[in-house]
Amino acid sequence: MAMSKRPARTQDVSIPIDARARTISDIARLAGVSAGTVSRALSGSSLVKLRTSEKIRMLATAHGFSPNIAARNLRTRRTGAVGVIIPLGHEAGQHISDPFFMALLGHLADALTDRGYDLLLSRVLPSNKDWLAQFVDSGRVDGVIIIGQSDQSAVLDEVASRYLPIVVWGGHIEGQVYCSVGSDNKLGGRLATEHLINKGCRRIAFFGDAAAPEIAQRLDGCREALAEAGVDATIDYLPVHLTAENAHTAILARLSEKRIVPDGIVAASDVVGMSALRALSEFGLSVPSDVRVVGYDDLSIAAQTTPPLSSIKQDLATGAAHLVDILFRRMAGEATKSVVMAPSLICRSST
Amino acid sequence: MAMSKRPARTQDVSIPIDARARTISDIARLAGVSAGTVSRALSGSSLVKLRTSEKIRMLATAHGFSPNIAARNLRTRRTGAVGVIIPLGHEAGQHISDPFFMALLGHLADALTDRGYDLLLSRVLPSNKDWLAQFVDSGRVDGVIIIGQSDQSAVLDEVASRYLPIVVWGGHIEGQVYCSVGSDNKLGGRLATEHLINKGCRRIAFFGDAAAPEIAQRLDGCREALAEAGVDATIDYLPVHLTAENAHTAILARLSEKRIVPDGIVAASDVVGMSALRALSEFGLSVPSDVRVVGYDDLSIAAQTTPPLSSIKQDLATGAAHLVDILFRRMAGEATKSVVMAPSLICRSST
DNA sequence: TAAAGAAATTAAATCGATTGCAATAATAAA
DNA sequence: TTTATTATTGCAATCGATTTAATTTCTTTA
Repeated sequence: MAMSKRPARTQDVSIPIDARARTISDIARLAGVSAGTVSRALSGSSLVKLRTSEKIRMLATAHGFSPNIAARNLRTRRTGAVGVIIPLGHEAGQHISDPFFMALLGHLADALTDRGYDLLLSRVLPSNKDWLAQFVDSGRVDGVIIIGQSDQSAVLDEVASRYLPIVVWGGHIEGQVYCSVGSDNKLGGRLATEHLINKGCRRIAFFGDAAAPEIAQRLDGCREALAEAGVDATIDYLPVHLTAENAHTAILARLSEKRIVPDGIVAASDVVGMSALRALSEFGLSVPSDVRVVGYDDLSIAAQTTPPLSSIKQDLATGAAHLVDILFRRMAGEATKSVVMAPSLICRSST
Repeated sequence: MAMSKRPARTQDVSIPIDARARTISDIARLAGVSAGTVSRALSGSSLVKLRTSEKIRMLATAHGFSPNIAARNLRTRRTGAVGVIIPLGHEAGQHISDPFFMALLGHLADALTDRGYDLLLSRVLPSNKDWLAQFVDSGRVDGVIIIGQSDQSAVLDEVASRYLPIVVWGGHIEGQVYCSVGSDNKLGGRLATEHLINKGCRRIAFFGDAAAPEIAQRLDGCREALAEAGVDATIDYLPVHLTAENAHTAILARLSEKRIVPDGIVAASDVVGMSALRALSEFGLSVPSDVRVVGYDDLSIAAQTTPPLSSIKQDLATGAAHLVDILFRRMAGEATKSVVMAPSLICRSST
């Protein structure tokens, strides 16, 4: 089509057309300038004369114009979005709505929104080895946050070795290549156990599935604490899944089957701890007089159980802040080190 | 840098170059065909000869190629992403990590992933009237799901009148323009109340903030049930926020202040119900012998409290399925009607 | 064997915003 | 008034995949 040089008809400026202006050229036409100038004006470039820029901005808001993101992304080679991935490797049953994931996700959403970034949520069942590479290479996001290494640390290492902007929530594993943020799970397990020992517990049980590396580390800490305490204490490890329903059934079964009931329980998560409280109550045992229970994570539900649940607190708010901060530093090309936060014991009535 | 036209060295085909193929033209060059053919081959078009197509696909996987999404989005004028927005209008304190939001979000993530769509999560504090229009017009997503109308139904109506692919989770409000999916909150309130009345409760309390339309409808149902039952029963409305901490404090305060303690409690959510259980226990009242408590939503935590909490179940899985189904129908241009699901009573030991 | 038709492929336009470079307008200095 | 500078603006290339229309290649049939 011709019309290379449009005659500047006055009504274009004075009478707003019915349809909203869709492209930057629409606005350019209305303002009687070129598309480039509009682009610069809307991005606040100082190259544009103030009066021109004001006129353009007025037209833009008047016509409810907002630039096409896909076009901008293509040209600028960035997306303004960060991917948050929850790999459900070892435990397909664990649903995305697990309270811990969700709490962390909430904080991440807040932190990313504050920086003007979108959050692309993706739940992955890692079937092939390529799930992460594919996601990263599709160019949908500027960076990736992975919640929980699950059993995928090999995949994480491989991708992290060539793709910088990636951060993982999880415990620090010996020799990992990728950058992680998490709390010291071994210390957490130790804190819980020492607390129980101090309260006089001698038959301690650990409820949680050590297939996940974080949980395994907590169990380790548990055992270390027992060994160091030097008291005549034993540990009983029951691998229960992290869903409330599973945990409850498994715990009830264990209570009925064992002749010796534990007098202290370290739960691998608050959800498990809550299930334990319920199972104990159904079994006719009272907390904390018969059995003491410590949860893990200190989610908001921990304070609302009856009795309120003592728990090992991981500070998810600062954790999320770290994740986002590190991710942005990596997106800027900086190499960063992993962060290990110290968990702390929150003591409530369950111990 | 120069290197505008790379000479077609033979090893390009046989020996995979170190760097991964970045663009569709890279693959085209390797395969000795044009970019268009590669595009068609990778999208499974029947226009391409089988042998060519196989060769191209092999090269693509061998070089870990995945097409640039931004470019595709620009050309096809669709994004492959759906926006999920949580407007926090009436209750700035209510964090995104509210278990109900998160549970629904989890189901949505599953349903959208199944359809090959991304989920763009956005948390909005509606300060100006334009928050939704801006989001919709930015072209980041093909459709929008809003979780909870909050106090923004005017905004929703306005945008929905010109932008088809939008669905809202929430109760049906008289005269609304937008399409919504939700459960019958009035019926839910009624079910809870009738249940309590049947159990012999006469002094019933409703805990929850009726500023949110959903909650107001539940309270309405509550009152209707009382009126219809014709028994000499009263209701006591305590507006508590939906966060556990707030609810717990407010409920404790109310229990101490009133001379007459309720014998039945309808909680506006499971979180509030849980807080009520704790407050009652701290106050020395036992559930259900002194007071009966019904929660709302029937989240997974409801089954794990002590005692397990009776609750009004909203089926979030089918709710999410409806939301996504309707959204896709609307994205295809179809006009759809709102869905109102029937809630049901799940009876546990708390009543 | 040639012509007609179908199948496979290519070339080039397109999506809409950004940006380096060139061109022009505005201003200051000579 | 002319030239040198600087402040604005326009032009056109670019990002990478998709897709229409045109072209080439291969079959089939007369």
